[in-house]
Amino acid sequence: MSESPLRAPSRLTIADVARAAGVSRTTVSHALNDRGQVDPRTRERVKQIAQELGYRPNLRAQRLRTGKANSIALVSSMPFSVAGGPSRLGFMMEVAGSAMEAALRQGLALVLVPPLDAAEALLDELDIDGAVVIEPAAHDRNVTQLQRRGVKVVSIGRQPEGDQALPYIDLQGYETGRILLQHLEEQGALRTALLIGTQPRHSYVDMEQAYRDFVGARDMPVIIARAEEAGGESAGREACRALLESHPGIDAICAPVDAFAVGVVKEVQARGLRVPEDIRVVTRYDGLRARSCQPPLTAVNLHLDEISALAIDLLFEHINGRTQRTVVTGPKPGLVIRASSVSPRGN
Amino acid sequence: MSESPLRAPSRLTIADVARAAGVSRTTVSHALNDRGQVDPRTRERVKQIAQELGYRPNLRAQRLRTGKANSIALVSSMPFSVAGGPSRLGFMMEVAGSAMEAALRQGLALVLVPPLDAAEALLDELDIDGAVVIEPAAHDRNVTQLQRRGVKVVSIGRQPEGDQALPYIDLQGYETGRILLQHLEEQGALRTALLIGTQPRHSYVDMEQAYRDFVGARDMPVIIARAEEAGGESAGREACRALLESHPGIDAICAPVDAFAVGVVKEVQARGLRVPEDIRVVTRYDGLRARSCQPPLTAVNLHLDEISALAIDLLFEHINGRTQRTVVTGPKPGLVIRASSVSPRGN
DNA sequence: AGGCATGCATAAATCGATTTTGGTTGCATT
DNA sequence: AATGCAACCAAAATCGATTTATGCATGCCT
Repeated sequence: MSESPLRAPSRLTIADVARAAGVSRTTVSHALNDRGQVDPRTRERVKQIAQELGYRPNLRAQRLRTGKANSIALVSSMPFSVAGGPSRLGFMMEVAGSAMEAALRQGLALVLVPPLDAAEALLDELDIDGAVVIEPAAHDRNVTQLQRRGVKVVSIGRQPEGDQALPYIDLQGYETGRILLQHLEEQGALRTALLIGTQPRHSYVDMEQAYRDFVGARDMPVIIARAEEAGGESAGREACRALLESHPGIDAICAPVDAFAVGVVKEVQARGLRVPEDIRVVTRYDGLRARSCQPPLTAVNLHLDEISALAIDLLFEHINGRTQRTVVTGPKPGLVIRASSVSPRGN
Repeated sequence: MSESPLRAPSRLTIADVARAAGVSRTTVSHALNDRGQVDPRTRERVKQIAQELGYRPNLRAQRLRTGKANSIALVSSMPFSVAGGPSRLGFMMEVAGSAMEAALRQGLALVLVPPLDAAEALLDELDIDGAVVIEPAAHDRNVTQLQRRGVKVVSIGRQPEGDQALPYIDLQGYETGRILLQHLEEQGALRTALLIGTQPRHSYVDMEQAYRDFVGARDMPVIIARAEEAGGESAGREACRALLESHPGIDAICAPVDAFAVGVVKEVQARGLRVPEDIRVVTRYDGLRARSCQPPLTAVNLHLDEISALAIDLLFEHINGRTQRTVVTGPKPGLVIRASSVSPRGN
């Protein structure tokens, strides 16, 4: 209840406390930070007085001296057209939602960096001592730029061919693929096609591997298409058109990029075919896009809340230089079954 | 393409540039910031050299000296149970998505502040010079705390009974209410109930006013219930139960809090009634919750992307002290019709 | 008594910029 | 030639903390 008597915005400096306590600035600093040699009684008295005065250290001064920013950034590397649209950076925002909590628990502020192209210049205007990058492509510009500045970086999802291996949280892309493909098989799919992005992301590599292993073990045909992430829904749609024309027998499409998957559904329906009766469709990220698609898309629960917290913790350890951990594996992905892959009655 | 030759993490100081250019630190500072009296040729040469060396000013030093943080916070005041759950802070995150872009355009970093109760202590560990608060309740702790620190604050949605009026972006709560109620009427509703939260938020005030005006003009009964935001879905459900029991004739419920609306739908269905045939349900925020409800909820497009950008701009003006603008009105809300209020065939 | 730790507190240096103040120079005016 | 006035540049103060180096008692030991 002690009504703080200060009106001026945090005008108090360490000198004021020192004067009030009748000691030097040094002693105040030592007392408050539990450092140096200070008589326990003096220490307590100083703390008391600082408390009463409502003293708060000036963060900017502290940072200049200590060289720490106490803040980290969350960076998306997806092109805007995929990230934007109806879900407006859904993936990143879902991560941000739990990451900000985890960050604040560590005493770190979380700053958001949108996937602007122009962001490059602004990226090193940021006073941060670490960054979490979401699914970086190989040789991601943001990543190298940050690392050159000496900012610690960890990624959610492994970076392919990283110049120097980035510590990362494993998203278990192979397992994710396996789960989706197996589900499609259980729903009766005999010819499943894979539609992935052109950029060198690790989740595609994993997905492709899972796909090849899967169809290889079953003597199914290998049908893989690629589309530009930047093309968003329409790129997915276009790729779907090409797929259906060149491989009429397709009865399922696995499109890990949600924007592509929505495009696929639209194209299928536009051709007078039905989802899921004629073509089953599944995607990876279970976000707004997947859920508000008609029919809603079967997807995977990646447990992004836990993943984000793990990422923050890992980054924190690396910033404080007290870890060699370079891979952290999160919870197993779980299937979220929706109407896009399951026929209304029976299977 | 000029490959930056520096490897050490931004070790260069203004002194290095000064030495290289053969001038004083002062002149370098003046030259780079287009300040003071410097020979245009010197100025250009200094800039050139700084560029070549890859000099970047130390942000912490700059901030200590200038007293500006160049960052702002986005603060949610909703209790976690409403904000969390399946949509995981949907409203806040949607705002964050566009706000971060707008912020970076102004050269501001956007930091996220989760609705932790414990956040109070951490809130003034943040080095920010402004904050956007989302729909603050009257006498919101965060708001007063920030203002006392001298941090500029603007809100998205007006703060009720603000001690000193907060500049805000008008969410047009009255208009939102009118749109929803009119839609329900058009769908044949004769007895619409209103379910709002107990906390003193302006959107409730507006909504209630719109409701009273609406039913008053039509000789419909006034049926208003309130539930604790902190109770989330189950509170909404409980309130719905009470409503249906005390007013059996209800044929529509307007529940602006999406968590409440979902609770309402569940309760209605649990009682063997149908949505929308027996009870029409509408909500305000068109987020994940509204869309993944079964049936999906009719809601309102608040144009949060534009709203957020307006908020950032307004805050920016206030930080730079060059505005008296205290209210900014965004785009008109628009109805998003979904199955929760429209019967499958005919109306 | 001389010598040596030891405990406590302070003065001064430091972080890297910006801003204030002051001092040269060159040129025009009387 | 003396004065004034810009224009240009630099030294030093400043921002508010942390860290280092130093000083001064006091107590203990031989």
